[in-house]
Amino acid sequence: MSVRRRVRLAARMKQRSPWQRTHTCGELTIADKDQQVVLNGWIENHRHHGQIVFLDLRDRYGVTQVVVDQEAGDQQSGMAAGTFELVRRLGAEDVISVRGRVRPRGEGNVNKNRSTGEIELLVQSVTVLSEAETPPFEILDKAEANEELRMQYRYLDLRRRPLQEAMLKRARFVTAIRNFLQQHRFIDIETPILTKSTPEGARDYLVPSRVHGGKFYALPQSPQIFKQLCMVAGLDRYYQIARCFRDEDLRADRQPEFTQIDLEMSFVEEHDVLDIVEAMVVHGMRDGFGIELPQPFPRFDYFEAMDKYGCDKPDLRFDMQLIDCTALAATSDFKVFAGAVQAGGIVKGLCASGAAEKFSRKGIDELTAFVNGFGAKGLAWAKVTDKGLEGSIAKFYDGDKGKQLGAHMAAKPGDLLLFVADQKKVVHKALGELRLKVGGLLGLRDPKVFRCCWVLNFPMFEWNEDKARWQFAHNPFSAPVDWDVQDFGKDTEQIKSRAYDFVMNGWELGSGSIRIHRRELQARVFEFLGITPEQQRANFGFLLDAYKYGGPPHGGIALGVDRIVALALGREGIRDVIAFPKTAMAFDLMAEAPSEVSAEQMAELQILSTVKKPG
RNA sequence: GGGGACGUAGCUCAAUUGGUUAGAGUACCGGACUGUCGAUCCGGUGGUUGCGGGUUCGAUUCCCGUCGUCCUCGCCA
Repeated sequence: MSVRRRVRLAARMKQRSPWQRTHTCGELTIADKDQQVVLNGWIENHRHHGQIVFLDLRDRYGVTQVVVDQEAGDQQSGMAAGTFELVRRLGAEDVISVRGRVRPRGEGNVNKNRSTGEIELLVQSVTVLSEAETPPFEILDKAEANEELRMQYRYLDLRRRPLQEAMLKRARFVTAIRNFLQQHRFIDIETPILTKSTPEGARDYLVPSRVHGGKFYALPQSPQIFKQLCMVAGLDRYYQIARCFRDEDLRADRQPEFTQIDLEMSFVEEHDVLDIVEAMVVHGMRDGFGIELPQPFPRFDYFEAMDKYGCDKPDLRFDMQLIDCTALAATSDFKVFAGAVQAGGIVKGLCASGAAEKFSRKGIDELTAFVNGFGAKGLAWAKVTDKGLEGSIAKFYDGDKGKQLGAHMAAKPGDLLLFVADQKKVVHKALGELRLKVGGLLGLRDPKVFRCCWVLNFPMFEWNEDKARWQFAHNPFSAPVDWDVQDFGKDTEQIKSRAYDFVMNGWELGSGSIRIHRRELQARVFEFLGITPEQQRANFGFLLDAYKYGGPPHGGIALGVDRIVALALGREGIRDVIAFPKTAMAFDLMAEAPSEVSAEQMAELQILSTVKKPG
């Protein structure tokens, strides 16, 4: 035993009660042979063999086999009287303290699947710290119980190794991010949780005010305005691991409360933010998860991403870009192609390399049904062979025409070509989704591979069909690319904002922008969107006021922690990486929240419920 | 708000066109067993088929409603 180890052990022994552990269940090895130790933990499994009993003792650090051997125990380690009878009664999830001697396992008894597999603890005495009822589901590495039950007993689900791993790695990731930002002069600043409701964006969670009867705080959808005010304050570089709240319908990748890495910087342009965030993400992924990201992250203009990938969050784990065939199609004998072009539409195609054999006629029918779901009226296809094209469009593309099309698509024999002809929006949506679908079917979306990119210069506004008006595409504070734009009503859809998204493997993980920092421009943007000066004053007055007193140019970003962790760990949804998640109905099955409150509490807050109670 | 899937023993699932006493694995309880490690072998307990209503001689099965979970579209500046 090394001196350092001896000193550490001595320190451990000094202050502890007799039942307290000297070691964890994950650290004892052959090097600890013959030591007297105490372990604390949960009984994961027990195997009775008449005169010998094996217990697997688990804690967060690992599992150690404990042996209760009546004969050997008496002779070799002086097992306390009654221990064997006590151990016989123990069961799964009982919490115990075990004192014993570390013993190498016999020849052929080594368990190679565990770090502690070369040794076992020969018991001298056992203390029951807490007895456990039979749990509602077994604590196994593999989740066999359904999610409803797991969420109801979340503290048991969290005993499982995959969940503990997620919590641990999430914490490591966040710590790495904090360290990085601290080193780069960012200041961790807390912003209010009780704040002000704003009309735009998601629905707010509201909190009634007792002191101000009839008035409500809102929980923040993000710290957006406060972080910008930090810039006005001259704090220069802000960050926060911030909880955000949005009262919208949920999905596998959405929770009513979620966590963002929120940051903002003064006197910066896009590349300053992108460069530092890129370095931060690389650092966090490396230190948190041991994942090395290829750099630099490609940077796409929004329209370039749409043209090449059909969406604004391209999955770059595979290429298979959308290829524009409009010019070729315009003169085609194939009426679907020529007709689409005449109607002002476009024709684009995918070349699925080597996929011709992998898709039968039926398989292609399924792809056709798939694109139908996104508004495409059909899917034109062809398999490339040595002799030319085969498939639905082959007869229109025989001989030289076929060669020309094949060359345009950079196709080689064995490839599968897929085309959609329609209005641009439909083509991009359908082919963009088809690209992901086919990429997935061809095994090109490896969950262990990570590819990031940036998408820049999003449109500033988008048309809302339902409300028949323009609305913010990103957020109301994003600056236009052209500072001097005078009339937002002219060529509105062409106006670009200085907004950018961070994308990994087809997931939007972060979103930010260079902000408007001048009152006049901000007011004009609000005005264009039909927000009256009165509404501006009521909702954003303090921000507009702040700009009166010298707002620096600034920009920032917010990254979704839950999504990054879920992606890095290859989990299906973010519930798996949140300690205490809510259901798709925003209900906490464990705490049973939300819940009714007493009439007295309601009265004190001066609120009434309009819900009709049964009976 | 719309669409879809699911709900049977503590857990995971099965149960023929609607037909006898609703089964299996696992967990749990009891027994055997000194080298297991998802121990094994023998035996046993365990069910308001989510809840309410309907159709039927008869409903786990069909119909309506309701509750819950998941997925998805809308929504999420």
